[in-house]
Amino acid sequence: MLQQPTRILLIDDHQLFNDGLQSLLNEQPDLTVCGQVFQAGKALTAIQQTSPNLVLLDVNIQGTNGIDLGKTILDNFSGIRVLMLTMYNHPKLLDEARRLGLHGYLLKDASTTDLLNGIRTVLAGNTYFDPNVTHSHPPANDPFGDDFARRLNLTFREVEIIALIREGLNNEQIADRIHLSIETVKTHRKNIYFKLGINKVSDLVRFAIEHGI
Amino acid sequence: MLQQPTRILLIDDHQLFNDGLQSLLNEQPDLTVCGQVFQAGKALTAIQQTSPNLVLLDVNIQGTNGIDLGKTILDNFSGIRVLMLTMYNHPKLLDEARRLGLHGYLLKDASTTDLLNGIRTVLAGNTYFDPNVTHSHPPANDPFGDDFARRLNLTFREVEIIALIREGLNNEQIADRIHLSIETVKTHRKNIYFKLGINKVSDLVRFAIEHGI
DNA sequence: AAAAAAATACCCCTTTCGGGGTATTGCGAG
DNA sequence: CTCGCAATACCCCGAAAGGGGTATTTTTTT
Repeated sequence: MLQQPTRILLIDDHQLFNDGLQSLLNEQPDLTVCGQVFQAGKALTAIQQTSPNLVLLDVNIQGTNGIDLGKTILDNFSGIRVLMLTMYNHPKLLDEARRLGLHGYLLKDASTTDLLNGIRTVLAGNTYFDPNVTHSHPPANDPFGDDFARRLNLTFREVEIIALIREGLNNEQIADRIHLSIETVKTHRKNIYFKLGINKVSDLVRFAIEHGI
Repeated sequence: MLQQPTRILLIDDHQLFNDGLQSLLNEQPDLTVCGQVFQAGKALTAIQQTSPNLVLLDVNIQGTNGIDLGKTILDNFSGIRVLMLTMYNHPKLLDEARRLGLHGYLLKDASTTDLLNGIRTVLAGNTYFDPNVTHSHPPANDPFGDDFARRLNLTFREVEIIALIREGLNNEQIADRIHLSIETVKTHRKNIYFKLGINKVSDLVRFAIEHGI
């Protein structure tokens, strides 16, 4: 009996990258790309219209972040596999993806073999989290216990401060702007760094830009 | 008489982007992709082996910079057209490419029409330098004298260092990476800040991301 | 050959960051 | 009514960054 090819929907605002993926996938007889979406807002309707089996979702799609979108997809469509695809080699994001129940996390610069391997693994009902994502924090050596839970659960204040740091303000300017003590800003900043697993401004600015904060 | 399709070699360390390009080019009956290279070091041998008519070369290939590699190709193989392809919307790089005698400079986010147009123009023996690269030379309204002239005339070393800062390296790591004294890196950084009219890392990271460096 | 620009390197000094703490208040879920 | 968490604020200290110089060597341009 002839099996229908598996339907895959691409969600990514990088046109040419999508095309590359599409041509790769189309070489596979058992896979077919049923659509491409370039804006987060159009993702849900596209899913309704194209009924994909698998959604390939870029973490850093403008508007929302891809992980939240992935979660929304999971919540609203049962049976759909969701695979994050990203340039961002960031363990915290991988963990967050896993925590929210997404089915996998792939790096864009993985080899095509690994890409296909990941996709097929996820389609088979398993999860696939790219082993090349460097886990700088093996979940051992944790003095407290709920470190993990705190990770990436940014509070409103923290997101607000991330945005200001991204704009180039220093601690003092941020303190003035939102009427806080500079010490409080420093505390927030420390917590942010901790949650994101980073340790300097440049990392934060990249993170913020890539996630549209 | 049936013409052989023109042979094109892709040099770019971004696998999937290459694939996207390849699928685009393969739709054209008169063009064929004769190979892909992902490392600068393999470029010359690949050219010998595949005898391309045109080389599409990414500026930002790891190891060397693409422009130097382009020059090397021109010096070693006569008759080959060399077209730079890059995300860097940076007039200085474009100028440098032109100065060294490369045949064109295309932006990766150009439309597919423009891409093909550029490729065909270069193949026809002309040069094609993307008109969308913003050439900002406002030599007017300069209160001082050469302040403005220095602005944004980034040298290669500077662009290189911007990229590393953007990646999150600190002065020491940069110094190690490109074998410089940390003091020299600091000097370059100061010059960069001066030229860009900024004064901190966060500004630089934003600048770099916005300009695709 | 001379001038200009790029790349290299060092000094000094101040400000800001980053990382380690601790502590208080107030609110909302259990 | 507590327990947990968010938000607030402070202390200390070492490491980097930022800003001001000057200077030498190469490379490129004129």
